[in-house]
Amino acid sequence: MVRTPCCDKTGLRKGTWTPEEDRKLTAYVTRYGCWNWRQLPKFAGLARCGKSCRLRWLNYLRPNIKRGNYSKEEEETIIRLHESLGNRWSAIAAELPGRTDNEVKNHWHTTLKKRFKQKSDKNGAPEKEGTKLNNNANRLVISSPNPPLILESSMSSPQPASSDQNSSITADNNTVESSRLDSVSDDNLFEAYEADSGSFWTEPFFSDSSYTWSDMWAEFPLLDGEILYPFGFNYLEGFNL
DNA sequence: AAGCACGCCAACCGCTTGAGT
DNA sequence: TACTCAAGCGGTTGGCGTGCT
Repeated sequence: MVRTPCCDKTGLRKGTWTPEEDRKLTAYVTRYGCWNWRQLPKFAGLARCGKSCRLRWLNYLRPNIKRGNYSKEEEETIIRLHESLGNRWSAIAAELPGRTDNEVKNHWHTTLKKRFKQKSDKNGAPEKEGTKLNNNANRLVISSPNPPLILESSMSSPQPASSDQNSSITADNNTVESSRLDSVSDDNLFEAYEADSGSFWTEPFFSDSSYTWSDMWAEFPLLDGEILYPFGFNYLEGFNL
């Protein structure tokens, strides 16, 4: 929606995403993960900045995104967590499977805030507004009966439930740490992946084992001229491919 | 039917954080 | 230690949809 669809000075598109752009991004991220958001649009054939791609994926295209009306339980959870955490929307969203921080934030500002304010006014309690009152909440560790569906952590080893623990190759629940990518030289890149990541090449991004490579390729057929090499041509040239 | 006002929410912007060098 | 860069996060913007007059 929103921003006027235009190009900025560098020729990158801004504003509303087209279905074609969505399709390209979904196809690329589903196949290769978000190994580097800055570089990703180049290889996915998108005239967007990485930041825009990331946002679009996380807030809209990602699998398991729950859209539509909020249940009473969800709203109560948001209100309760907002009281304790303040405006830490990502932390709040982590408690609501399928909901994004952006969506939770929007819902708060458009609906719940007013409702909460009315309630507070009735009770004579002042409204608590956000981070200023809850800066120390940054240190809180949330234990959740409903861990977030999207954890950007290693697929093999549990990580703290923080979305910014590392920059990672991400596709839904399964990720490969970019630190691992970085530590691997060109020479042994592929062996390293086969050895270290186990099933990376054969079942890289599927949290649901019933969803296979062939399912995905059927769903996202390769486009004419679409570039989908996750490590770019330099890597491939290095291998004399 | 037309114009207006307002709410919703996708997307942008800028700041912060953390990792690497 | 200082610097750079990528990614994450929260605040804000503004077009679209809808209800009201």
